[in-house]
Amino acid sequence: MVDTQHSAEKSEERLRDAERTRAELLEVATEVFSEQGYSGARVDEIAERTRTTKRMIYYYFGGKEGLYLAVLEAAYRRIREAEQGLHADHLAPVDAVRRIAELTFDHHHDHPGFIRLVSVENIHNGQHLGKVESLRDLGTPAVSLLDDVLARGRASGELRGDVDAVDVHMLISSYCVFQVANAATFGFLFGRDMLAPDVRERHRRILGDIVVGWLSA
Amino acid sequence: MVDTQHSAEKSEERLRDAERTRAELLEVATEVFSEQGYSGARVDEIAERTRTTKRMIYYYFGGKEGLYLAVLEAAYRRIREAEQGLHADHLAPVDAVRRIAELTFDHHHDHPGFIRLVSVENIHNGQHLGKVESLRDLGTPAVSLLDDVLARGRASGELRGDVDAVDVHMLISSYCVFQVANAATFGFLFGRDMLAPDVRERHRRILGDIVVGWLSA
Amino acid sequence: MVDTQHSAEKSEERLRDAERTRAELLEVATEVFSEQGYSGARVDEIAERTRTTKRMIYYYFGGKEGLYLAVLEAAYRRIREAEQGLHADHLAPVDAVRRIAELTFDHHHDHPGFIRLVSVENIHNGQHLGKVESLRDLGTPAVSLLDDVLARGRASGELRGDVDAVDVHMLISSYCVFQVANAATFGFLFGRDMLAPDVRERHRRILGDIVVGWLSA
Amino acid sequence: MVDTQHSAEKSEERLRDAERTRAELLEVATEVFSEQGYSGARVDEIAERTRTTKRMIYYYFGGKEGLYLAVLEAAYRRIREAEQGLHADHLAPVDAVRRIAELTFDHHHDHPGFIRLVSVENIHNGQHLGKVESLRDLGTPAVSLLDDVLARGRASGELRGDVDAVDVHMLISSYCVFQVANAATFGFLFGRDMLAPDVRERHRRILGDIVVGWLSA
DNA sequence: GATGAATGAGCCTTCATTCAT
DNA sequence: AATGAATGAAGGCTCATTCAT
Repeated sequence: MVDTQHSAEKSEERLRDAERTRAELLEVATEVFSEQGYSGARVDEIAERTRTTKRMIYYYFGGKEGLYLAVLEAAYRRIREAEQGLHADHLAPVDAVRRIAELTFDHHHDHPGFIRLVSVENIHNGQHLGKVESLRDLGTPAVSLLDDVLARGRASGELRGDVDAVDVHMLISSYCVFQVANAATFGFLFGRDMLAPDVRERHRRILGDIVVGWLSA
Repeated sequence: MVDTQHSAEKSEERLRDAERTRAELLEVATEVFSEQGYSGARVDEIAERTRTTKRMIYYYFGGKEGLYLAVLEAAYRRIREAEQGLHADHLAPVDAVRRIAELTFDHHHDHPGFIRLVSVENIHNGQHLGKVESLRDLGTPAVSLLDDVLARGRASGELRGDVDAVDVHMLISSYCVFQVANAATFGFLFGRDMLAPDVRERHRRILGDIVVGWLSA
Repeated sequence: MVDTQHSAEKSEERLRDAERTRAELLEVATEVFSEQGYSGARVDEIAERTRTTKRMIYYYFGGKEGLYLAVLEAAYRRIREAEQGLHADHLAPVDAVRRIAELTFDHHHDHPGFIRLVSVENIHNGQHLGKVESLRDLGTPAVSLLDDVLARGRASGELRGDVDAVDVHMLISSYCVFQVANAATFGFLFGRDMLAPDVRERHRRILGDIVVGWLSA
Repeated sequence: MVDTQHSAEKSEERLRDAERTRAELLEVATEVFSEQGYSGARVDEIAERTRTTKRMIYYYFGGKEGLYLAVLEAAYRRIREAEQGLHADHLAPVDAVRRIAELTFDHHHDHPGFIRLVSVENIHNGQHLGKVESLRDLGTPAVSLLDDVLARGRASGELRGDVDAVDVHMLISSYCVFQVANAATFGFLFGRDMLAPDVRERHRRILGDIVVGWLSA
């Protein structure tokens, strides 16, 4: 009896270890892939930054591509969860729009690894993304939130009614992604440190101004 | 005398050949680097798509990195030349602003290879860009053009006076770069073909609206 | 009592399951080893073609080599049993000799897997065969049958008396093994399909002719 | 002038080195493949037994399979050359037939590596052999020699006229290949050392007897 | 008796680069 | 100026096997 309980515990413990190993691998891989790109990333390096061995990458993910796919999926999933945490129904339409823009802005700044990963994936023409079934219509949450706000604004007459939510989302995304994804080259060419707190703060406000300016009736 | 002339001709011919070889390598390398990224690009593949051999890459550019640097420099130089061709002083400030936005938009759409190259460079934190002396303050032309227009607009009262030209440039760049650089992932997630002519046309108009909306007094 | 009976039944059932599992592994392994050779055979593949797991190979046979040894032993044992089924004492010596040759011929054609296995073992210099105690003087049955016929023939004056039974067996074996073991290369080089029914039939008759021709007084 | 000559010499020297390296690789690979089979052979081991490095295998042969193909081709080519050295037109048909059998016998005994290679290739169903264009109708020489002798014998009435040369070749090949290819297992099962000089001598004579016995009118 | 999880060692291959005229 | 031959170092992956119940 004691033994049974004991092995049950041990078994659970191992499962937890397995899960932890998988998670660690995923975390490190996210870093490495976003730092070096897909081809630049080295399976050896990923393993070395971990407590496990390279062998486990093949055991858990089947190979380098499988690991990359898993990284991609996990990253997008995290984003979706964050987006689902957004709420703006308690705010007036104009404020809500600014709020969404600003929170999206912050979210991008706070997750540069994800943004870089998206860049990497785009370099490869999104060929991997298409393979991950679970990522089909992942875009919906963010857009439907905007959709609601735009509808409220149109009803109240505070926001113009001829703008598509996806277009608004694209404007916000463009601006936010650029901050992070092109920080290096834009910063170099125009001598502007995109990540400096005061710069970030100004850019954040500007984005709000632009979006509100565009959508206000 | 005849001989001298003869060898002078031969020498010139050779130089022209050399120049052609260099140019061909550069052209092919631009393609390959922008398609596969820095690490993903294969020196062998670049050479194979050329009439020369791999050895010439080392002869002319010193190595893979040297070739990439040369590609980067040539690409940025071409962009600058294009920007210097922009003229808007014959237009009213509001029209000029829209014009600049739209031409920038077209320019990005028409040079996806360059945009991808910039993405690649950002993946590597712009570490190569910084090495190319000749690219210091390459940003100036585009911004000074905007600066002029903003000044004219402020003077005439048609444009607001509290906006920085670099911020305007960043807004335009963000939007335009996103169109090309993130076409794959955004297209996948929102089922929108960013390169389709009608979509492109709508996005182009929207950008103009946003910029004009933001800057109008 | 009921319980004891119950567990006895269960135990038997389990043994039967165990035997079935062992047998299945052996059967599949015979196929795989004869198709791919010793090194070419994959423990994973053998297990996958089975209802059990790879782990069982280690449980029942100790490892890849143990499994191979078991395959070898089982294969040779089956052959011996087949040879013991041969009877020729009711035939006249000359007919008996032809009969043995033809039956051996058929047996080889009908068990290509075994012949291939022998090839595999020879590639490895018979190093495994020597380890299987139970296979010592496995050759006896076939040869002693020939011995009897040769003795009868010598006595009756129908067969020459200066030929060793092992030499006869070797001639027959050579010819029969070659049909199967070298079908691919010989067939390729001479454009002859060794396994086609009519070719097989002719070869069979030729073998009989050769053996009878050699041994006839 | 001196320099030119000097570099011409050096260049030739290098080519000779290259040729030697290639040849050495081929020789060692022939050994290793025939000893361990295709899958069992290790690229590392082949390289280690050489003065060059593993890298050269890829440089010269493209990979493991390319090396194996080259080994196969070279081996068969050598055999063909040996067969073309056979001459029997100065002997009476019966003697010629025995001569061919005996020389073939010796040739097999003296080139066990080749025989083993053929076994290896048959384990893989001759799938590589078929890829080597240059080995199409390689069988011809040996058979046409036999064809001539058989024709002479038929004309003189010394040999029977109803036997196909390929069938004769197959008989001889079967017997000779078996000596070498199955030496291990046959030797083990019947306690006979196939490679012992006296055994070899007896087998040689027996083959001659069998062939002559079969073909004599 | 039976098993899922984990793994060390080694495999084949490819990369960017240099040698030697 | 131009080049064919050669190569060291590392890369991704797969093998048979053992651990720990």
